[in-house]
Amino acid sequence: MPKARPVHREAYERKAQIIKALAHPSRLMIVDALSEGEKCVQDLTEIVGSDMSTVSKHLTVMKAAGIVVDRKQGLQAIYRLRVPCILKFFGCVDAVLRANEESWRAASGG
Amino acid sequence: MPKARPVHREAYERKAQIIKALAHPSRLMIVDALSEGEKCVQDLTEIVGSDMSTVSKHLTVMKAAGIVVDRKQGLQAIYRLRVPCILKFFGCVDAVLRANEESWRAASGG
DNA sequence: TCCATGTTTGGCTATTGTGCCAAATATGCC
DNA sequence: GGCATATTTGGCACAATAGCCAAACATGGA
Repeated sequence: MPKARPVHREAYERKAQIIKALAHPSRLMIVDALSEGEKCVQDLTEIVGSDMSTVSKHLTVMKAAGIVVDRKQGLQAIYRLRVPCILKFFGCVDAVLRANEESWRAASGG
Repeated sequence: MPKARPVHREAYERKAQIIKALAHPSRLMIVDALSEGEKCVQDLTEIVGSDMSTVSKHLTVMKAAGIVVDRKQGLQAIYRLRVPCILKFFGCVDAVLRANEESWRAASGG
């Protein structure tokens, strides 16, 4: 008899989709910038430092994942974070980074 | 004077690296399984349902990112989560999923 | 309507990630 | 040492992603 654990594969796919939408340095920059408040694509383009079309595509990905939403104001598309808890990701990621540094120190130091 | 925002590009790269290591359905399954306690590669292989070599590579990626650690016990490599807060990711991801469903309902229903 | 501005989309190339098989490595037992 | 078991690594085929440029689209103003 196989494992009783149900294979929520679809559920995991959807979750992975969301996490994937965050798994890029430029997109993290964008989230970070948006944590201060909503911004238009131009602002984000300056911050990220890539082509505007590239930034727009990043935003499309994040929007599809449900991480950001946009509204139109005149010519501009203004983006904002959709779910506040996204910011908690950073805290945990930092914790991992700190742990990594410690391990590295421990490994090289003693 | 340019924007005061420093370009912590390297920092973002490192963070993205960690998030990327989670951004895959099989790896999420693994994290989920490990949240119950440490497991060897065989167990995880059964749970994930891929080739053992594939699972091993996933584990290598997560280990390099600092998400899991392994210890050797006889022939087995036993993996466990390294930083507890990883599990909070799921809570937020679920929140995004719920918000997505609501939006979808709102968009189609009214 | 024509033009300027802001954003998105198309298309292409280069890079990276994934998954399987087969082979190599590591450990324990006889 | 030789064999069985558990895991990792190499290598290749395939898919997915990222980035740029150019072109299309949308909006507002003259």
